[in-house]
Amino acid sequence: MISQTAEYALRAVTHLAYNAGAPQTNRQISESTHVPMPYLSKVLQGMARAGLIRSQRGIYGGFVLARSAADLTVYEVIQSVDPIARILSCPLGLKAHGVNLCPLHRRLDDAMALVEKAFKDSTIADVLAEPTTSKPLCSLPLTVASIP
Amino acid sequence: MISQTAEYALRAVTHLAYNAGAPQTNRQISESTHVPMPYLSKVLQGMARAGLIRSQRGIYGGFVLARSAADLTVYEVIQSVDPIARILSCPLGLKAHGVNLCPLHRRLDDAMALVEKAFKDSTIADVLAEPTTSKPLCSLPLTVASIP
DNA sequence: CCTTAACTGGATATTCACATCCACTTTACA
DNA sequence: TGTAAAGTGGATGTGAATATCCAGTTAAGG
Repeated sequence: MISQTAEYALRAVTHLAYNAGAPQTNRQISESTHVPMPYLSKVLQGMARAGLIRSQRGIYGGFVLARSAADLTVYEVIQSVDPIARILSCPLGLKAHGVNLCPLHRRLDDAMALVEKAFKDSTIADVLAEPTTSKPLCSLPLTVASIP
Repeated sequence: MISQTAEYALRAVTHLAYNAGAPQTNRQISESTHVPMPYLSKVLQGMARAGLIRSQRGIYGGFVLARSAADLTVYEVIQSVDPIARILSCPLGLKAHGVNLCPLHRRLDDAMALVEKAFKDSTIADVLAEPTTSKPLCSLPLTVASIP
């Protein structure tokens, strides 16, 4: 449904939103989100290039959200690392169809539109405040900001 | 969103539904759906094992739908070759969460549920009869049953 | 039976997402 | 200004999904 990479990006952003007080290092995010550190590093780089997060090199550096969690959608995070590609033209490459999708691909694209909308309507702040679950976002609250 | 394999399976089933009159060979389906023949062969085998289609060896053999198009959903076709895996427990492997998903994964799974429902509510017959597009299902109608 | 058309199953190649490694650069602070 | 902590970028490894190939089996019809 969404790629592993997108899932990792969402976990990382969620961690950053929880710990907005101080820059979070690759290591901290990795331990909190259970994402392999070297790979997480690449995912974070991608989000930094996309402008969703900011990176700071050197000691006491790390990553912070570039915008507030209330102004960042799940959709944006996913798009930044692994875009959901809508079906814009016939995948069979039939020129005759132009912009009209055949009924099969119309259905498939409709399903994608559904998902796209659901993700656009969810901000990261919404996710953190989710009222339907009493459990915290995985183990994150247990590792909230503790810079010595 | 859905795998290449699932997309191929849907194209093949759609072709079979259009040509319910006679068994369709691997070659016929491949040419009509633009799916590489050797790979299509594997996909069809999978659907045959799952009981969605029936195969007939030997001359004048081929594949036919095992059930009517009105009784076969898009969901079943996808599941037969490449199951949509719902999120049933915390992907971070935190035992503390048991069956409760954290808010992030709750959202992601909700999106999957949306798609699952859309696909369960669409039969192959529905797709063929889709009223919102004047165009035929890709090039399929141009290649309808013509057994010499 | 024999031939031809077709599916079957196993082995193999290719591609790409996922993951790792390392040398380099940047930064804070003693 | 030296050192340790941190991100950066490039090269590389790995495994699953995708794709191909071929020898074997089945069936229809002469």
